[in-house]
Amino acid sequence: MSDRPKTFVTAQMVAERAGVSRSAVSRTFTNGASVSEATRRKVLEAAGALGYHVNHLARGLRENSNIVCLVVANLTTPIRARLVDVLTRRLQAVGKIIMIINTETDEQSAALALRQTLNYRADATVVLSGTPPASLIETCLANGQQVILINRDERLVGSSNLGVDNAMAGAEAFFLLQRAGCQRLAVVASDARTASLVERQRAFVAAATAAGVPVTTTEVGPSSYSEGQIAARRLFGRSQAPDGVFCVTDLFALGFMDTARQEFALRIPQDLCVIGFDDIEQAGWASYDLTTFSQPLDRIADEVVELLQEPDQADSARRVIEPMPVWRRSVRPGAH
Amino acid sequence: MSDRPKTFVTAQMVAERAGVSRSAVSRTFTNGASVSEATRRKVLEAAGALGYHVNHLARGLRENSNIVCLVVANLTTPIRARLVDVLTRRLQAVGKIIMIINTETDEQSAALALRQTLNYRADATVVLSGTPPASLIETCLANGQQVILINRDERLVGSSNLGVDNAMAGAEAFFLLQRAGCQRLAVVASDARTASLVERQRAFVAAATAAGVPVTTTEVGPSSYSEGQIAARRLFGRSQAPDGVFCVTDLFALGFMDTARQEFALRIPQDLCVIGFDDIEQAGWASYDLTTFSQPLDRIADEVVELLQEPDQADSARRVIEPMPVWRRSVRPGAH
DNA sequence: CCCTGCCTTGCACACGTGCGCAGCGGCGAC
DNA sequence: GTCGCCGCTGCGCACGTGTGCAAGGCAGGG
Repeated sequence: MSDRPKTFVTAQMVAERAGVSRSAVSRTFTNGASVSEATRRKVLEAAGALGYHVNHLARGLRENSNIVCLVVANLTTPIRARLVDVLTRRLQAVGKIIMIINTETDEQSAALALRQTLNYRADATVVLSGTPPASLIETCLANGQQVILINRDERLVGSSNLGVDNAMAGAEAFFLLQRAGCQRLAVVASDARTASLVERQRAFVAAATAAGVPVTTTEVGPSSYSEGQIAARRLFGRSQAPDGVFCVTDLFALGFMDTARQEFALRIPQDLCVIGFDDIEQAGWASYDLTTFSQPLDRIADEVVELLQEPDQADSARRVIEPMPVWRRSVRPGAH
Repeated sequence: MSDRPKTFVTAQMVAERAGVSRSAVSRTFTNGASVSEATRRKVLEAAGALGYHVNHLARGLRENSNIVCLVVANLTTPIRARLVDVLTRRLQAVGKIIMIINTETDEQSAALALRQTLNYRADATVVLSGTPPASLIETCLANGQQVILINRDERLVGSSNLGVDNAMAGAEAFFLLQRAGCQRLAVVASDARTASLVERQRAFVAAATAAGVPVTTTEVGPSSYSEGQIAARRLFGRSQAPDGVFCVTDLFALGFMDTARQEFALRIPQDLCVIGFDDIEQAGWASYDLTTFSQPLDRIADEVVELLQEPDQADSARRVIEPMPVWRRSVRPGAH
């Protein structure tokens, strides 16, 4: 309703209205600056009347932009949505502003995203999906920007790496199935070759092989419910159907369970034990009750915040966090 | 590995290395500016060698920041995650940069979030959750910032409002259940009083009342699977258990279905018909096969982009988009 | 050869802010 | 009365960019 020009209010305008200099306005809004109580009151009153808000873009020209960029793909996936949720909360709590870039998993999209974060002078970039080319990461670091990779491939130097201990979980999954008395094991993996998924698959197979137990491996598309269904049809369509399956992702596991039950009349856990990974909310729903491993998202967020506060430790070694097994009813209790 | 100072590369540095003026560098990176082919090549080569990236923060001082702010709560909810996913994709496609603010649904958090968007000179703010105070929206508009509310209360003037036709869906849900031959109807709603949820509930009850059919109403907490379970225990714990239920949210419906089946041995749809709203991915899973209404997220994103491109139409009336009924097997096919 | 018009280029200003520096006024101590 | 100190204030520069303006170079036509 106001007929004021449609433009942002400036510190200059506030200064004129309050009858002080622009510096006084600036100082009123900067912590620890020296302003008398009288002028501060005048400034605050004028600012309130005009609707003044400090321009953080201009402020960012001189000092840190306080912007942290999140590069993520597959945002609708429950585990990604939770990770983004936790990270945004924690980063906001320490005064950061979050820029989100929704990208694909291929290298080119990741490169494009990283360029954007440079354009906006983000203090740091947190990569949740996709693996950007090393040369670009080099550029980010040279410009003083921090790069934090989560659950990515650990080959890249200079950037901070942190992720969960996928190998431990893969091996543990094998032991759980073995202890449950499963005879014919299988693993449902993805052909997307994501580092963490590959690692879980590899460790599971390695542990089984070390114990002399054969494993059938099925690779389907990217992590999703429907690809889990496809895996079930493939595994149960042949002779020698498995009775213990490790799905490298909860989404795989849920689709797998539904199809095993409804299309092949299998009872879980009597005829078939299933283990997943991620502990997404749906894994705890009554229809599934899936035994899985929970990603310690809070711990990951802790680490990210810590790395941001102490950029010196950025080049330190990869930090690994242990996932926690979550016992539910998709696996028979082990014989004691 | 490089020993360059940890600071961002400036157009000035590029100019010196290329042996041209800083203006030439600027013009090389601005569309439609007049630069000779020779200097452009020199500039691009120097920029590549130094790793130069235009500072969009500084650019934003003169013109539009190209930043769009997304204010959202309950990010982990499947429907919200999908909305954020679609919106970020579409906005990125038209060159916008997305800032995300993860907030609570209360008014105070929304106000804080809106202040942030003003601080960063966002061109527009899209509010997916929470209802900010009208006075702050006024401030945004006075500063030339666009405010778009999605599925919020329609009372606020000046801002653009768009959402789905909840009333239509609520009434339609009643007719579907009536046609399926349900005798005792119930509605599962939330006590959170979110505008769109209230509207669905109200329209369902209104349609039933108009047809002379009584409806039992149960209000539980915020939309979630476990609150849907609570609703089921409450409704089936009394005499006169319903045989047709409209859950104002898919999450409610899924928890409701699981508990109805497992704790009360009800068969769906033989003993009980259930209708949800949102068409989240899980509604299509084999364990549920839930009849529901799909939120036309693509259409919503279309509208948002259109509003951003044509800010003049911003104060026009609220735009309403019709949700589409999605037939699955949680409702008996109607008698013809 | 001169004039005109076009393409290119550098200068300088503007955008909005934080802060160093100097100045100013008040106040207590000698 | 004078000196020194301290709290506050305004000036002006810096941050990095886009662009209007004028000037210069060059080609083409008369």
